[in-house]
This record gives sequence, structure tokens and C-alpha cells, in this order.
Amino acid sequence: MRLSTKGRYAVTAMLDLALNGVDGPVTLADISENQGISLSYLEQLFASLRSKSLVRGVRGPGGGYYLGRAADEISIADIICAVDEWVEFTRCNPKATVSLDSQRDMTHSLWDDLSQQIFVFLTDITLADLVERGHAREAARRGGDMAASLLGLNDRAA
Amino acid sequence: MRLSTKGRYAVTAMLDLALNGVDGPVTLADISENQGISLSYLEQLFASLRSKSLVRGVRGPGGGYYLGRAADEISIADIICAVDEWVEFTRCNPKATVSLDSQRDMTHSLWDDLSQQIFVFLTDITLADLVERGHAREAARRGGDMAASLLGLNDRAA
DNA sequence: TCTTACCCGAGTAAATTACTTGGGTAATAG
DNA sequence: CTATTACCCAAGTAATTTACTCGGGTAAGA
Repeated sequence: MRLSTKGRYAVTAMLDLALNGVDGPVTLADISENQGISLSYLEQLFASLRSKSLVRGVRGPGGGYYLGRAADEISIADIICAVDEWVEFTRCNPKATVSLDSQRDMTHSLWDDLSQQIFVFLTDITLADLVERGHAREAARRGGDMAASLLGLNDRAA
Repeated sequence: MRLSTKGRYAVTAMLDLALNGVDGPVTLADISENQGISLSYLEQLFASLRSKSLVRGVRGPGGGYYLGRAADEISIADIICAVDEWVEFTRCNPKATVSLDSQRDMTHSLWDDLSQQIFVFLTDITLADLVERGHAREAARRGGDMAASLLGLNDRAA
């Protein structure tokens, strides 16, 4: 599992589509200006997203991008995987014979376990979850109920 | 939140200390050979870890590194933060007046929420957890009970 | 006092990130 | 029909980060 600014750009851009895609497609130019990233770089990111059919492009004037499927059918892991490709971890020392000091390269398998846990965690969170949570936070701010906002942070763990 | 190979190196190295630190300190030379990373690069990583007192160095022959505190007192987030510094996200477009199209840069705050969730998740997982889980998996393999191994993947979420 | 293995900093190749340039092509508006 | 829009695409490049090399130290044990 890998998580960089590239993944962050992708997730925030997808959030943009989820939020603003209800009334017509969202142009990359808009996102570019909004997020402060270059248009061409966005195009490259969206090429990856499109190849995984996470977004759908509409050409011509009035065109732009839609989400490829419903916001509750797109997980954060989907997005991260599309742009920040998954680096597998099998860089074991070949000279370390498996039977002898296998306690040494056990660290690799423990990392893989952790990596899997993070992946499962991010698979469970969808774009719709984040949007909904944000709305809840907004509502809480308007309603003055700050507790809901704080609890909302990790209510998924429950 | 950021998660790169640098963080992976740090976590696996720390796991090495947790596993092999029971009988004397672990030398960087050992870890270097084990993980296939250069000694000097490890020294740099450990400089970061030491500054956060996550590890404790012992000089001279027979020296090496111990964990800075008990394995169940060191979270994965601690380690990641020490080496992969936390990039804050406040890259908002200054021209976007807060009141007008605040729905646009709302994506930033939604990302911050997600980032926080990941952070909390990684704060909850300690080195001891991973080691214990690994032991459980080992025991399961020896005992032939594969179900425990599979369930062990995300039993934390329960 | 010699070796060990931690400590430290500057310099550098390699990889990745983010961007630029310079083209296209489908679709709509006039 | 044709001009504009905005997606599509590929090659090249500056900037940043990663991972390493080199060349020194310093505390502690044999």
C-alpha cells in the first residue's frame, strides 16, 4: 500500500465529481483551478482513473467528467490503487535460507499483514461515506452540535 | 498522512528490533543485510527514530539498537510520522473567497477527515499487535487452523 | 589502544512527481 | 458546416524525494 500526494489529488478530484457532478459534468479546468494543479497533470491522473472506469468523460462543449459509478460503489482504495500503483513487497534476501533464520524476514510478512489491514480499511470507506460525513459535519456546525462532528471521526471503527 | 517505502523500511526495521531485541541490541549492519538497504540510509532513518525516542542506541562492541519503549507503547503512526513527515493540507486557492464557492474547497476538509481516520487507525495498531498477530498466524499454521489466520486480518475492526 | 558500531553531514545517482508543450478527436453552438 | 469546447494522448523536463556513497567522527568494550 502506498499513499502519496498523487493519491490525495485523485481522491479530492473524485470528491469534487461526487459533490458537483449532480448538475452536469465537471470540467478538468474547474478542478485544476480549484485544486491548484496543472490541467495536463490532471489529465494524466484521470487517464488512470478512466482506465479503471472510475470516471467517465464527456467530450465537447458542456462536457467534463462524471463518476464512473455511484459514489457509494467507489472506495478510497479503488482510487488510490488506480493512481498510486500497489508496490508488492517480496524483496527478501535470497541468501537467507527459509528454514534457518526465518525469524528475520518474518518482518516482511508482518508488514504485508499491516498493509492488508490498511487496504481493507480503505476499501470500507466510499466516496459517499466521506461526502455524507462532511454533510453531517456541516449540519452539526450549523446545529451547533460539535460532539457529533468529533464522534464522526472514527465511528466507523465501532 | 503519507505512506511510502521509507515508512515501510522504518516499520520493518522496528519490527526487527521488537522481534530480536530480547537477546541484546540489534545492529544496523544486521538489519541492513536482512532488509537489503544500505547501512548509511538506515542510519539516517534511525536518526529520525532516535530523535523521537522510538529507539535507543548502544555504542561500542556488542552495541546496537533497542526499542525506545515497550512494543505495545509504539504505534505504527508514531513510526510513520517520525520518518515520513506529515504533510499538512492547506493548499487552498486564495482567490476562492471562503463564503462564495466554499462547496468547492470543501474537498480539502473532506480529505483532512479521511487523513485523520487513517491516522487514528494507525495509532491504534502497535508493534506488539503486529508481532502478536504474526505469532498467532505462526501458531495457526503449525496447528493447521487457517481460519484464525484469515479472521486475524481485520479482527481489529470488530 | 584497538576494534566495534553508533553518530553525523555533505554530496550524488536514481526514481518519482508535477508540469510543459504540442498535438489530436468527439460533440455542441452558431 | 465550421468554430469552439474540452476530452484525449505522448514525449520531454524541472523539481522533489529516495536511496545511497564517502569521509569523517565518538563512546564503549576486548
